[in-house]
Amino acid sequence: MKDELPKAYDFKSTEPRIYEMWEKGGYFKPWNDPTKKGFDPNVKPFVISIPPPNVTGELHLGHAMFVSMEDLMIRYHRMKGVPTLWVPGSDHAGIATQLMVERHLLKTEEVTREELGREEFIKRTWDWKKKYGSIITTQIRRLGASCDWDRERFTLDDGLSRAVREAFVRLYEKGLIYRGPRLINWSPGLKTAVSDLEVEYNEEEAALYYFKYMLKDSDEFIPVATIRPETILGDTAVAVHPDDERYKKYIGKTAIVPMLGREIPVIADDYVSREFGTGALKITPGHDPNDYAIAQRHNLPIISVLDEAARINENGGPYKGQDRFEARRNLWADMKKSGLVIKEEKYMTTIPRSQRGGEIVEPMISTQWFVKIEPLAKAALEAVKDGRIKIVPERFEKVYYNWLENIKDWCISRQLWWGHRIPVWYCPDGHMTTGRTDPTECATCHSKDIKQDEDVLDTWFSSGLWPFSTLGWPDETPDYKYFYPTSYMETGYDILFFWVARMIMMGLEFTGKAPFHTVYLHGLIRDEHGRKMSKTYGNVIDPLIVMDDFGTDALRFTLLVGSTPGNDMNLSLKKVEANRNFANKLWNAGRFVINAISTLTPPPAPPSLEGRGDGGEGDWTLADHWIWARMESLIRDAERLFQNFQYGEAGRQIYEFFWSDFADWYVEIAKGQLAKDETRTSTVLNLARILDLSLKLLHPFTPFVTEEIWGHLRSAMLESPLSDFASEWAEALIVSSWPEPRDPEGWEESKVTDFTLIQEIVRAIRNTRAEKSVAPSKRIAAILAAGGKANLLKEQAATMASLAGLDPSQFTILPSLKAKPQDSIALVIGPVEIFLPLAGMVDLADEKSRLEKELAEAQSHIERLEKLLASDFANKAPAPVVAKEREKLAGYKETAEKLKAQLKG
RNA sequence: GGGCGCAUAGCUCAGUUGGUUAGAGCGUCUCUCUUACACAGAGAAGGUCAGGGGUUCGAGUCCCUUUGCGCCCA
Repeated sequence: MKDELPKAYDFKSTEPRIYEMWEKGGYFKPWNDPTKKGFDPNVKPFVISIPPPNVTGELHLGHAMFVSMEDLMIRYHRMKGVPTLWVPGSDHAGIATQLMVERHLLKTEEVTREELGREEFIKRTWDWKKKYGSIITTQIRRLGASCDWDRERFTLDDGLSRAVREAFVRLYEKGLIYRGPRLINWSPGLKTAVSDLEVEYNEEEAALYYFKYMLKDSDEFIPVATIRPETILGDTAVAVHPDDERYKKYIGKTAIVPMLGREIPVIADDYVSREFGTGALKITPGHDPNDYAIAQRHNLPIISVLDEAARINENGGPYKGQDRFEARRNLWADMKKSGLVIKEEKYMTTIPRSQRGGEIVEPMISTQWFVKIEPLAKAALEAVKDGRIKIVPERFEKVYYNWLENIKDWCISRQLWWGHRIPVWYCPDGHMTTGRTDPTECATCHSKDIKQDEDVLDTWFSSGLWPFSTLGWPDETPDYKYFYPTSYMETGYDILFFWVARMIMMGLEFTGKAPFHTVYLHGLIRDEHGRKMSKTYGNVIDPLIVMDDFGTDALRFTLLVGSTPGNDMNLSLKKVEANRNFANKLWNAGRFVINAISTLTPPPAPPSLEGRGDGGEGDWTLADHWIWARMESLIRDAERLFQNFQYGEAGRQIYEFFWSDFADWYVEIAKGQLAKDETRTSTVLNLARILDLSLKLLHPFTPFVTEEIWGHLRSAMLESPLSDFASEWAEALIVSSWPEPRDPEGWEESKVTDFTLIQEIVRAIRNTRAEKSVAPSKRIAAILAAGGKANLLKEQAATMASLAGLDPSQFTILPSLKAKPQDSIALVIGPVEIFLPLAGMVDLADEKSRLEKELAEAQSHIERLEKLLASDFANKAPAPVVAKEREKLAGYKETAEKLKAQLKG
């Protein structure tokens, strides 16, 4: 045998070479392309738009997950012959990128963005993007992503910026965008507003401060408790429950704000909980959403006491200029001195923190831009309810409904520089002008003195347009017309609201169509014990290192097979290692088959392709039939599982088939078949065809190793006497055809049953050998009393002998035996009795107790099955199920009979 | 407070129209460098499928409930 391929699969040299071959070959592009000649608009394409990663980010396991999953979906559809497009791109990620560049500038040039000025800063950020923006896409390529890179987009490129402009103007003109002062979440560190979604609430230990709200011209007071004493400075009322006997008498009176002396009313409101704290509530409408709502009901003034850095402003009197926490301490100390403090106690409460950076977010009154979300949300709700969009797994539909039904207007303005600047201009009179092109004068008063709004839009505003803006919208481009709406939206469930819901809302609003028909949500990746990966824990797994150590295929297979839709997965390097071993197994099985092909000399007669289904004629052996029955059944299962998004289960079954059925059994038996002239050619062909189909099924999971082996397989076939069988093969696996499922032809079941008997006999003998410590190299004798299976077993004698280590010259198969062979170990497999004359190793007492144990087990099964078959089961269960149980019973009875006979001696 | 998920072998997890002897990988223990593969092969040990109740001829799987853990929303 010539052996040109290395013994172990070398992913390091293979992966880059294969990726380059794919990309250069143009295989990532849809075969039916509206921008090319011969385009057929009637063929339905399969389209995914990539969840755009942060342009300045670096690859993490979340990326690895979605790339693996989407690449699997894309490769599967491509192989099915569907014109397939995967649109790649990246996101400008306003806050993250701006922070990164600011930090960099401070470190290298010791300048702040304010010192640099807006224009220069944006220029520097573009420089940064140009320099580092390709890191993430390079890393995504390394994962094997088969996206059409010629169609790559960036949320801030000209086309997408125009889409954002168009979307803003349309919403503005429709009255769905408005500007105004509202209570919003303010991030003091970043000095920008953030949306409700960008705030996280954590249960934390805080202090509850109890103090006296003195009543005007009186020694009486209302006790009040608060978490944030500094907000006392902004109080505009004290509220009590209207029915609270303790405080009823104070309603309508005037209270005095501590340290400031401002007079505020005592009001009654049902919202106040009598049980919580002291039962009385201070009302700070400028810094608390609930208080804000109460203030609206009671027409209370709103006082803002914090500036953009969360320092106390001029409304805070003597505390002006102090940081919020400093002011808290100082005010509380002063109140203590004035005898207004009652007590403070530890208290668990939810603290709102910024999703980015983790600082405490302050509710503040601020003038911002909002999208009036209700009409959009309603349409988005409807699209899922009526089935135009399906969410996998289904339970997330409920989550989606719940969120959209309780949605609040979306704050879309951010006080940043990196992003799409809000296309609104103001004249000195405060008139607002917007438009698809930059205006030169105020649309209302025609003043030439106009200034553009300083703010930019939330990054998610542009991401919301992604599925159609990337295809050319608002223009009716050929791509847009053919590829939109897209097919699947695949992403993590953590951005269902942030992104998916917003794409659906905006897609429906701007294109009138659901942007995709299926949403597939994957889970988050945790460490091997289910902990969230974080830098502070030090349990972060870097996918790049994993790929260096074990190869891309191993990582992909682990992510794809270890996860189920919508559920988090725990990733351990042990699993990746095991899957690296699987890639190596593929490689070596492939090597074996390829060698077998290349050693083939021209056959005397052409081999038969269809040696099955015709009553066992033709030149197929039992093993050939069996592996084909298993193969066809696997193809059917894989197809069903792919259709149901059960990719993990599909992968597991293919793995199982390849390793356990093909490599462990068929290849081993094939070695014997290859040694014989009559079966050599057909065996080579079967090996090649099963390998071909296996590689195809595995390609979406482990694209590199399968492509590499398949390439060798293909050339070996084309150079062999079997070249006719490969003449129609595609030029690369990536564009080869997906195995077509077909119905069973009827012969399969009995072949599988027969083969299973052979397996059981082989296992039983191996088992006994191991138990009796027979040296693996020692060929032993065996006598089989085969009953009705004598012909089958005689046919399979050579196979059994080689797999079980039997000496063919001392291997006898008879229908029955007159007497039990002396000094031998007896095994019973249904109708078959196996005698292994292991002279000197047989202990009669041991044998007796072993046989008794087996008999007892068989009898317990008989008892159980007889009881079962005597019950209602026989009448009510489907006939095939009952028949199966009857067969089992017959088998156990036969076994029991044989065992009894053995024991008698 | 509302909703959702998870609980299966020592560890990490599969098990999707309910079919009766519950699987895998890793780990553990034996043996073997058998001409594709020691990143391997052969064999073994290991589970009252969280507890309770119900539906059914039949429940890891469906329903109710309890406990524990986790997540989302308010």
